[in-house]
Parts: sequence; C-alpha cells; structure tokens
Amino acid sequence: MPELPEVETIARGLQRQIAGDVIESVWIGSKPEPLKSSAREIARTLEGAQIIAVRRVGKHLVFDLRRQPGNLSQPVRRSTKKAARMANAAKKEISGARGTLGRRTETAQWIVHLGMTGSMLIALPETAIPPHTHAIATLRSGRELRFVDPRRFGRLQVRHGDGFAATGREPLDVGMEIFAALFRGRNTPIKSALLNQKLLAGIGNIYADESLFRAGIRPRRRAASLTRAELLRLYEAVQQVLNEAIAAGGSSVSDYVNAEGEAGLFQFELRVYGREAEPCAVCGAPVRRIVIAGRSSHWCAQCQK
DNA sequence: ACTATTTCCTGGATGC
DNA sequence: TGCATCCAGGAAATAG
Repeated sequence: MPELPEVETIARGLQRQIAGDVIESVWIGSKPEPLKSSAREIARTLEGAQIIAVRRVGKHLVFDLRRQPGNLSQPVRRSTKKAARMANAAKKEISGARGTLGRRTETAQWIVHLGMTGSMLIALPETAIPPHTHAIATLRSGRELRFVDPRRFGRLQVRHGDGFAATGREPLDVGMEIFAALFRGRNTPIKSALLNQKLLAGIGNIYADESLFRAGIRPRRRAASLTRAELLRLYEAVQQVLNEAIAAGGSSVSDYVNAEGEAGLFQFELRVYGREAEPCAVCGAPVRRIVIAGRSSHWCAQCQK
C-alpha cells in the first residue's frame, strides 16, 4: 500500500520522466468515478496544462500545473508586438525557476491519492490497458499517464493555485520539539497517533509498526505516556525507517509499483510487519499480531515495552 | 474536543 | 471443485 516512501518513489519517477510535458487530453472512466472534483472539472483543468513538477505531500501525489487561461493548447499567436511580448513573458516564466505570476498564465494542481492499491503508471499507448484503469492522461510526448486502482480507495482532485498543503507535519522535515508536542496529552495508542494524518502526514500501517519496533515501544502505549527518551527514539526510528524505505524504492507487499511499473525492495527489510508468528530478528521471540483501531499491528513482546 | 467504530471496495486466501 | 465468507487498510463519516 502506498505510504510515504512509495509515494515519494512514484513522485520522483514522474518528476524525472514527465516534468515539462503537456497534458493533451484526459479520459476518465468507470462509475462511480474515484473523484473528489467532477470529471468535467478535472478534464478542463488538466487538458492543455504543462506539468511543471511532480512531488509528494504526505501520501498525496501533487502535479504542479501551469496553463494559459482561455487558450487551451494552441500555440500563442505572435501577430502583434504585444502578443509577442506576452508570449516571451510566458516562456520566461515556464523556463524560469519561479518567476512572478503573469497575467497570461495561471497555476493549478492535480492531486492524486493512491488509497490502498492505486498506481500511477507511465506507459506507451500501444501497451495493453490493465483492468481497473480509471483515468488516462495523454501527453504531448506521446506517452500516457494511467491511474489504475483495483480497490478504488484512491481519489483524484484538481485545485486552482498552488496551495495544496498536507493536513499534518512532514515526518522527514519536522523537528524533534514539534514531533514530541504532537503526542502531548493524547490518550490514544501511539500506533493510532502515528497513523493519524492530521498529526504526521505519510505514515501508514507498515511504517508505523516498523518504527515502533525499532524504537522499542509497544503499539498500545498511550501516546501521552511516552517518555522524552522514548519520543526521541521514535523520532529517530521514523526518519530512519522512512529514509531506508525510500532508498529501497518502497515496499511492495501488495500491488505497489512505481511509475515505471517496477516493484520496491523494502518488503525484504521489514522486521515485524506481515511476520506474525515468525521469530523476531533481534531476540527470536515470536512476532505478535493484535488489532488496534481495526488495523493489524505487529510487534515483539520482548523488544518493545 | 477527543476518541473509537463503521463504511467503502475487490482480489486473494481460507473454510466447508 | 465450487461457492460463501473473511480479510487487507486510508480516510471520511458516524457514533459515543
């Protein structure tokens, strides 16, 4: 399931391959459509837009777009000096790192949440369209961007402007003091707190379990009961696990593949997730599985207190 | 204001 | 073999 490292891997692949490309047309199929914006609004926003950048925010993929309002995809006319000047200004903006916003371009964002089983694939049009393909964006380069999601928990959305923000802190950017403050006074199990996207954005079931194992903290411990030393261990464990997982291209435990359709490798490094009854890699005690907030939680009773 | 539970969805695993 | 049932889980909705 795509969590922070998986979404980061996909975003990097997309950024490398399709940044600068232009979306020429959009097809949205299947009903009910997995959308937060209407199909019409998504098509209207994406068609003719240039992809300036692709990045990750929490578990969301964010496509930063730039478009010429009221001037879909046809080239800018240069019949007058004024038009030429404006075209140059627009060009400068597109090639420049972050120019001032001109009158002739506007920014928009395509926000994609992959849910449990979603993938965003770069494909050539001649390759077979896999089952459960819910949206296809055709690019000027001739390639296609395909949103595939068997379990349909993913969501597509467009926004005007460039202000999409995560609901919670980025685990890899947050400082220790703010991290510790997130859990202060919370009576919920630390496992639930780690999954709460309004606190930290991007951690899901796999990396919550792995982080707690590395930090030596039982998943049922009340968040507020963690000592400063434990919070520090958790802080470091979260960053370590996420960074290692990103370096390994994510964990492919179910359907996850990156933008090129390749699996990750971090599933082989998981120490407790999905290892119920197997011996703990550190002490040999059997890994346990309990349910917290309706989610499987894997842990070692010897190593975690 | 918080916390806990239910719901959505479908392929794969399990059970009889 | 076949059919029914269960399970996985992110996040929004609902309940307490």
